[in-house]
Amino acid sequence: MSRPVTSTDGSDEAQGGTVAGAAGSVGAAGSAGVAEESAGERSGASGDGRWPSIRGPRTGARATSRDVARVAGVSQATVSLVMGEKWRGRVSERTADSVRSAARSLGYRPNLAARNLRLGRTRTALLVVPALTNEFFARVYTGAARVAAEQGIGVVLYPSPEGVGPARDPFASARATLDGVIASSMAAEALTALREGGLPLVMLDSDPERAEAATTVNLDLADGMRQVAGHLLALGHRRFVHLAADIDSWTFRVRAAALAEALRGTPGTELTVVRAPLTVADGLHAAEHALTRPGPRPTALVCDDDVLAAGTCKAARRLGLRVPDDLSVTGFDDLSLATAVEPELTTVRLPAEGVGEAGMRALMGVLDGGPVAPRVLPVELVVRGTTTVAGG
Amino acid sequence: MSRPVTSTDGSDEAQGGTVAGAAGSVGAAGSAGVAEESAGERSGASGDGRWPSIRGPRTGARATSRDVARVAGVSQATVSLVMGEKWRGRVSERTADSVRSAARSLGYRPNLAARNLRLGRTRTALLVVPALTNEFFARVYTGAARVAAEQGIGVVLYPSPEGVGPARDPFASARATLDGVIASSMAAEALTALREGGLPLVMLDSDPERAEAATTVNLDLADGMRQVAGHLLALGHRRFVHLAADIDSWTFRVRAAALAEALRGTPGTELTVVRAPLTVADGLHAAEHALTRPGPRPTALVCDDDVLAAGTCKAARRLGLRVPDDLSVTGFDDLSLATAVEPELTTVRLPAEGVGEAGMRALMGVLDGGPVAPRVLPVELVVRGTTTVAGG
DNA sequence: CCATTCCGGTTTTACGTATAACTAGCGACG
DNA sequence: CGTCGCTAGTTATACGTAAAACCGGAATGG
Repeated sequence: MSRPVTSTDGSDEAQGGTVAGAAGSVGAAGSAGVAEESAGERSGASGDGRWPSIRGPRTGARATSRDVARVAGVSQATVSLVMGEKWRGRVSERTADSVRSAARSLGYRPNLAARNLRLGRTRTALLVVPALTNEFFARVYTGAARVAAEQGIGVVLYPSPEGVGPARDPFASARATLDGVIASSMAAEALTALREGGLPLVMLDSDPERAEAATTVNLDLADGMRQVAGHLLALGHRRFVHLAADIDSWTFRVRAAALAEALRGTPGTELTVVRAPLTVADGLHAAEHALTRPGPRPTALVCDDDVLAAGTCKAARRLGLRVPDDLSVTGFDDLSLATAVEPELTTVRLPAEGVGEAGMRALMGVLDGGPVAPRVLPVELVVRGTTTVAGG
Repeated sequence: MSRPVTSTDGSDEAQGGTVAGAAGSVGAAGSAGVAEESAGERSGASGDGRWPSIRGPRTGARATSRDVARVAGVSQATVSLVMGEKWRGRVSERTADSVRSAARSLGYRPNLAARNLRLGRTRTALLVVPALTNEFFARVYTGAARVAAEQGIGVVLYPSPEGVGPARDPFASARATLDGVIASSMAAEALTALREGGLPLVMLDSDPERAEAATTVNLDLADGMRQVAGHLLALGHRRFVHLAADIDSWTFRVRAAALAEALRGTPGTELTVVRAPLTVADGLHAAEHALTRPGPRPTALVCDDDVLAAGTCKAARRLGLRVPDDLSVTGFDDLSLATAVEPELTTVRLPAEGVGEAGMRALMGVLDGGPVAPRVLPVELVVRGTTTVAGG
């Protein structure tokens, strides 16, 4: 009832040699049974044998535009025109209505694979990030997806599936034909494959020197770190530790360089660099180590991200140090974590969703014919409760 | 070098207008130049007019299996066999090698839209979640993507793009033909559309009564809440507040019901329910309200998730209450936040990645012919630093 | 010595869609 | 009155791939 015309029916008619058999859709069973032995044989050997109708993982059980056409009594082309909203002046209001109601009654949804093949484009972009469990990238995705949705573009993800194997192909994993790619420079493993992919590419937070042909969207991380340094210097701090991410990426190299450079301007400053993976526990251990080494204790601990800063605060408390009175701590990113801990973190707010949005807009610009000017988004120091004057 | 087969050549000429780039790269420039005025005309009117070659968002500029075939001196079918790894005993080792090297030199990548159309399936699943910025769902995705990757399946996301409009079509937004869907019951807006989609559907954390035909993967949330209640009752707590999520979803209803039920077994217990959206700030305010109302102060505050618990801890500190000595607090989920705050949260650990993994496996089972038995994953109370004996 | 099987391919076809090219009917206009 | 233009469609075709059907020749078997 609800699924009147099946593709089997249609193909049988086609086998018969005539398209006129449309009328037979009601009682075609008899004619199909009589119609060539060969046809029956084929469907028996291939169709049923390989994909029993119940188990069939085939998406193909759905109604096609041809089914809709038959029900509405028009040609497939007309269905396509109506569904594509391109029928103004080409199809009468009445016909369009009947097509739409036929489509609705059949539960018709256009086959996107066919559409993509026909159009040679998919309005789909790939976003390549290191891991979605990092809130920063989850927010980048959110921003990108929002802009994309406004433009009828889809976003698929390639987060290196941690532990699946080293060099999986980001394109193959996307399982969809793509129009373009937005990639974080932190997704290092996938980068070379992406460059060779031959698709329009937008790089997020990547070294401008090495971006080559790709359009770039960057955060002004150096400025962020300069703001941190300025803030702490103004509070009188002189002995610094930089708790740096243990990741070899431009994103973090630029932080380190900017901090060192900013402190160099003030005489009498000391800077020790300690590295740790980006987890609370690792940050805690690294901070503990930095705070218990011999010599005068540092008064300011600058962290590469909020997670490390949270770990640092825990370490301080364990050592009996009060934050911020005995030790000032700064984070980076302004994740939701920054205001979940107590005291709330002084940190650098990165417009994560803005990065996603800008990245997607840049990609659309490239798709529309670029070139697109590189963008650098401003960042902002947010002073909260983990910093105060030195030696308070 | 040589131009052997005339028929092949002919078809090339016919397509010369559109594929000119690829043909030129091989070296057929001469023939392409001669190729029919008509072909040139067509590409001028349609191809160039609509998609100037430079601006072209067309994915189609890539080499096709036919291009590879021409370079390797074989038929397109042979290329397809070799690339599909189905050539054992059908193609000689030597020929397969030459096909592979031709493919490599042309940078050939199969067009997935065409493949999906041909096969009628895409090996792509849609994961529908409320928001990736919730770490729980980011981890669900991670688990699902890992299992999927092992099986050569892709995962695309439909996180309700917050603020894009109410009733967007999750299928259309996926921008890809799908084989199946995994949906969180919290993605309420999309649910009816998903049920009507006619695709294999796996529901995560949904009311078993209303799951209908869908396969379900659930967490034993009721048991989790019973463990919380048992833990707190054993510590001597009698005056409880349930800080509940302000979301009408089975996931939270079952928590509330289980807590109330568990306390009912012990005489002399009190339970007040307060609702709040799932943010630290909202949790803080709600907790503050609950802790300052007239009457004897509650000694245990049970939260629907870790974010609310973090907010509660902040509220307690603001009110001069020590956690856990004056107030025991429990969370739910065991997000990374749970161990980032101080003291670390006593909470219920949910196997978030396990949910994603089980969901994907269930979907694969359905795709392979199901039915698949519903699964209920166990959860585990993790006692940390926010709970202690009442009236300590 | 002919029938059969196997090897190593080729030819052909279908997947479902979008759209260029064409057409039949009809009113209007020079 | 022929022709033009407009309306409301239809017919035909190509997108790139996978795989079924086919096929020539060599090896094998009775």
